[in-house]
Amino acid sequence: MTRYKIGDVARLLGLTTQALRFYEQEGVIHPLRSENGTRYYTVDQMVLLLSFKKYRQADFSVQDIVTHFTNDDMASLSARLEKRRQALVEQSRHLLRLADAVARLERGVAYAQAHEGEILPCERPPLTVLEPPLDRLGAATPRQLDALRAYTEAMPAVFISFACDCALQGGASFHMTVDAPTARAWSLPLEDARELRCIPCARVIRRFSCQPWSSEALAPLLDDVRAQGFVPDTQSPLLGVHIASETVAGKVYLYAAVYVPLCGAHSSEFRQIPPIF
Amino acid sequence: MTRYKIGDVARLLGLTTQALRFYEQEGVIHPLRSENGTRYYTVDQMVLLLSFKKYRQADFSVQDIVTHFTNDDMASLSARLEKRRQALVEQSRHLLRLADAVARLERGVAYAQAHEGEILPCERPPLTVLEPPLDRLGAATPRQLDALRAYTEAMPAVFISFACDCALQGGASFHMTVDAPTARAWSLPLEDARELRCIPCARVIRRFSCQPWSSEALAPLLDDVRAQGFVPDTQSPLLGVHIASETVAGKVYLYAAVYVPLCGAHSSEFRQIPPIF
DNA sequence: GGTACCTTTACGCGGCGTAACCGTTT
DNA sequence: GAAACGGTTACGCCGCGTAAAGGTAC
Repeated sequence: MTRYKIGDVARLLGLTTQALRFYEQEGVIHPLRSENGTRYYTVDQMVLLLSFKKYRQADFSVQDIVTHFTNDDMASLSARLEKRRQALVEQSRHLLRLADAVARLERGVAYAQAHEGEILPCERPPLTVLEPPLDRLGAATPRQLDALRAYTEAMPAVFISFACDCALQGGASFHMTVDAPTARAWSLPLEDARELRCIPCARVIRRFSCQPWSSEALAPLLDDVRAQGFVPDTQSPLLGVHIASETVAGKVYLYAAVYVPLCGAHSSEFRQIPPIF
Repeated sequence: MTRYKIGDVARLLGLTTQALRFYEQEGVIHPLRSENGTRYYTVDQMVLLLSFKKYRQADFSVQDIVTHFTNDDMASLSARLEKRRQALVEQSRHLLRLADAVARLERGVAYAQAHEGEILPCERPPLTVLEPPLDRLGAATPRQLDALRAYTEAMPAVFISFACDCALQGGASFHMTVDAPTARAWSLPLEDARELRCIPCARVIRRFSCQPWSSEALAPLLDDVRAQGFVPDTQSPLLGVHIASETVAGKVYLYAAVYVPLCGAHSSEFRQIPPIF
């Protein structure tokens, strides 16, 4: 009967000797020992190890496979396999979604960099603002908290918006915001969310080194809007939408689209614009 | 300036307090501390954490993200993003391949169980047998070892075959075998492999409780073949191909297709059969 | 006598979760 | 005074990789 030493088995099956010893410790195999302790594997055990390796490569845990191997319920085998296959497919889909999210981030950064400083008269696109604002979390209902959590789970859809008075008398509030298609795609629970009307605005794309809702950041922005001949409506809240955030040398930079509501002076120029993403 | 305590941040961003403390330890954020040590996070830091979380959800290591964040090379940002996106896509593809492999395993098990005991006259499909047999590994060239390694790496393609004289005078040898389409798909290095001719055979699907190349296992199998009126060709080697191996209650069972070469008595019945997988 | 194996024990990694124990605020 | 927060330190998990230190076979 041909016997194999651990190194031969390792080389042949594409494992390592440490892994093989670990598998023994975990109860996968029990190779015979010679008098001086050397492990000897039979061909049967190599077949078992190959089968084991298949499952391991499919990312089953060692213990799962061991219980699967020692379980004598042959009938449930195909059910377990099918379950595992579906889990793999689901994981794969998840990664693809993440890749999409990164692509979205790329597009956002590229768009923001290409359009930085642009001031564009347009209709503000329909946006959903989640309640409560981030600085009043204590007043949130459980349902609202669920929505916020679901939102932050939905990675590709994370936008942070800030809303404040143009005149800044009321101070800024800090909301999570989502556009309607994204909300549908991720089936967010938005019962308590607030829909914002589409109103004529000047959209300003700008990079902020954080705190874009501070008066220091917004006052020159409003000046720029006025310099283009627009008249900001200081009664309606100003809304900033997070496009992408980047961290460079430890400092966070926000690319944001700031929608400055206008008094309808230039209403002829207002038009719908395609969404940024 | 609104400040958030660690619990608020955790609930809002869908993280845990432990994770946040861990991130601080790893240098992701440095929240301010009150006199008694309580961490206070700013909105800036929450934005940073959201950005961080995006990458983390995309399965980048914490340290990778930290170095990415502290790097001040803004220009290479989109290149890095694109690289990560491609890595995600590649991972996703890998998982899909694994899912395919599991599906293949399922099909193999189902096929073997459905056809167990079947004896079918057919042409043996073209198979490639890797050298050396597993019991003569010591004589392998480095190139042959590479091929064997590559083979065991290619999870969906793992078949183990055994070849022996029908009369069992020469004893069994134990080979790795692969079909041509799989070898091409996985671009296995098969320069030293041996191609087997397609010859008329009786294919027997059977479950073995290991050691299918032993005379105890093969003698009744040959009897069954003879009982069907076929005449085994004891000059050509008998070939068994591993379909699936299952381990039940700690004992390994092999589903194998055994190709018993025949003396061309029933040549009119020989036909090509589709591959099992 | 070198070297190529084999053995054992012990520790490290990453990304937190969990537990224990204590202090502060409401 | 109890509950709900906050803090720290320390250990566990998984699947091995990586020493270190020693024994054995060719």
